[in-house]
Amino acid sequence: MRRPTLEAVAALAGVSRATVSRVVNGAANVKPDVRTAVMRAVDELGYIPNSAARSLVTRRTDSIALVVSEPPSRVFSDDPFFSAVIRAVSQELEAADRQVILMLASSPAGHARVERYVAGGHVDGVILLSMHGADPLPAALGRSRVPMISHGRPVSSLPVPYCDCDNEGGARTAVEHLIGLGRRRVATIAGPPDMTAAQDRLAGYRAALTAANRRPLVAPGDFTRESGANAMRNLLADDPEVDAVFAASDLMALGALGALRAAGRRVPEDVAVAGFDDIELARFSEPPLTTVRQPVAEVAACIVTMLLAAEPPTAPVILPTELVVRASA
Amino acid sequence: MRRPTLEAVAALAGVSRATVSRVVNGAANVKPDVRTAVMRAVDELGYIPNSAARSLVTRRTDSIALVVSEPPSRVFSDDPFFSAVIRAVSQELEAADRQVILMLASSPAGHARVERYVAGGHVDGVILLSMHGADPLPAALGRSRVPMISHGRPVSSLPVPYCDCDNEGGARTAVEHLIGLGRRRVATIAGPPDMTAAQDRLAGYRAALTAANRRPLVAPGDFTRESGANAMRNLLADDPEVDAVFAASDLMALGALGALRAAGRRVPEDVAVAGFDDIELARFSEPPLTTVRQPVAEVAACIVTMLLAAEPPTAPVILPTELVVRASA
DNA sequence: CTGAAAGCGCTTACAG
DNA sequence: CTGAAAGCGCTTACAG
Repeated sequence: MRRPTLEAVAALAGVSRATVSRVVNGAANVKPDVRTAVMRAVDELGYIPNSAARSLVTRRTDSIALVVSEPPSRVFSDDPFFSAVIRAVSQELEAADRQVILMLASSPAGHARVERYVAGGHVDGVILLSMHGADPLPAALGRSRVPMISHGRPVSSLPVPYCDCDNEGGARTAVEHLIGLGRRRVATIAGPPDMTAAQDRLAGYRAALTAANRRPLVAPGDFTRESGANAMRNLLADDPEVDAVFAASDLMALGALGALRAAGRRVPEDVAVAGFDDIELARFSEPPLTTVRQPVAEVAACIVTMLLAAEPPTAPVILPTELVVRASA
Repeated sequence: MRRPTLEAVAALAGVSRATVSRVVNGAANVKPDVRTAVMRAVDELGYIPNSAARSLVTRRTDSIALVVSEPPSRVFSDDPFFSAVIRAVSQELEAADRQVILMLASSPAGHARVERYVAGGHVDGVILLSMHGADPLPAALGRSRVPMISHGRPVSSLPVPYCDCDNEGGARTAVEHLIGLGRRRVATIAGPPDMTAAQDRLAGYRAALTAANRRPLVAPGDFTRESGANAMRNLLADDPEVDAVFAASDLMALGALGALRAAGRRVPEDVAVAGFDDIELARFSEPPLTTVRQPVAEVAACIVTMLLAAEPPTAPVILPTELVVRASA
């Protein structure tokens, strides 16, 4: 017993396939009684359109790929920021009646899979998330001429439209806050240098320090908690005078908090700590974390709007961040 | 400039569409020089088959839906067990050259989305993960006659084939271990009662206690860390004599560890603790956790094999677990 | 408002 | 080993 087709519905309702198609797709110009008859037939047979057939003619799939350039462990367990972004984007896409296809592409094999999938016409658009360095994905996907928006500024030489939060401005505000607290030696724990979010936040830190005529003190990290703890230990070793730290991600700030506690430094009395992201955990840390809130939902909404727009967007959109002051700084 | 079609490749190579199709699909019987000519044309045009057209005739999509009946927060951040399972299943599916479509279906709206997607013929099969109670999904999906395998024993009245680990046996072994340690008052922190994994582990606990002629002491939990901490506090309040606890998940065991520490009880000296799952964190807790290892990779492989089998499998497959003894018990 | 017909881009018996 | 032709299940101008 095969799934019923349009043909079967048409036969049962006593109309043509074209009419059934119109009713199913909600076209306006169908006589009410005909519509009713068709709907009844649809219900009776449990008819659901075959999506392959539909895609073949409409050239649409109503699916969007959300491509994350990170390994599964990081997406699924480690970083609550990813889950927040994925959740927000999914919600927007679902609201727009699109199916989300989550694809992780951290390995070359993953890249190839994504390329084939997109090139095969499985999706109407691609959202790029968490790209590192000169990710080859935009160029590869560009060939299939599928609309593509990057979540966050891409490094790509290709002009991929994107939406991002104001990483530089947010970082600068946070560092200015630390300086405004009267802190003398303000360090930063930077993110991975191959990611623009990390670059921009570092630039914001430098700008604030330069404006205040201070020497920068930078410890490298990679956005993870462990790297934050390590960096904090190094910072303390390098310069025991450190009395404030801006971590380029909350997870790193949390790591730093742990390292400071282990080193017997009080937060914020001895060392003030600020983060970036405002993940949920930031409210529950000891002490609660002062941080820069990213407008996750707004960025997600913006990206989906850009992606589904009739005209491909040209200018990037930068959304403002907000400093959330809690107990840590 | 549209994507090139079979037609274009055929014209360029000077052969028929049928021949191009054969080459592209790796059919054996094509003359080497013809094959070469076609491949060259494919390369030159950057031809990639249109998947909608292909699906329409083959009635296959080479995609499999992995449906998780949990909210995004739990899948993406909270529970490392999900990420392990998703990762393992994805790996197996990719090895079998299938695309994984991850779908979360914790709300009625999510259910409807999944149903429509599956009924629309988007996938060749469905893997059900983490179903609760009498989940309506199997019945709904059953109507589309898509092959379906459950990861873990379903409650469903429908005979959904499944693969699971030996939850009852694993739990019994763990509890026997606690009793073998000479513990007198062995409690359990149970999982959500609407999940078979929780039911079976509880049954294993009861069986071991009954065999040893002990009274059961059960505190309800829901597999999360917080619920484990709560349950442990209640257990301590209900019966201060408790000197061993079997938690039905590692996350709950970790929560119990925290609660015990807060209550000033030493582990394992005062209270021995065992968990279930063997998530990565289990090795790094203080003290490292004695737990029951689930064969995550093996279950994943089994499920994919069952799903892709020519004949729909009938009997469930139960894989053995293994007690991993560390410092906590 | 409705239907007949063409066509989306493939695969696959069927001949040869 | 290769090609001509039918057909997968839809949508959509085009007539009427």
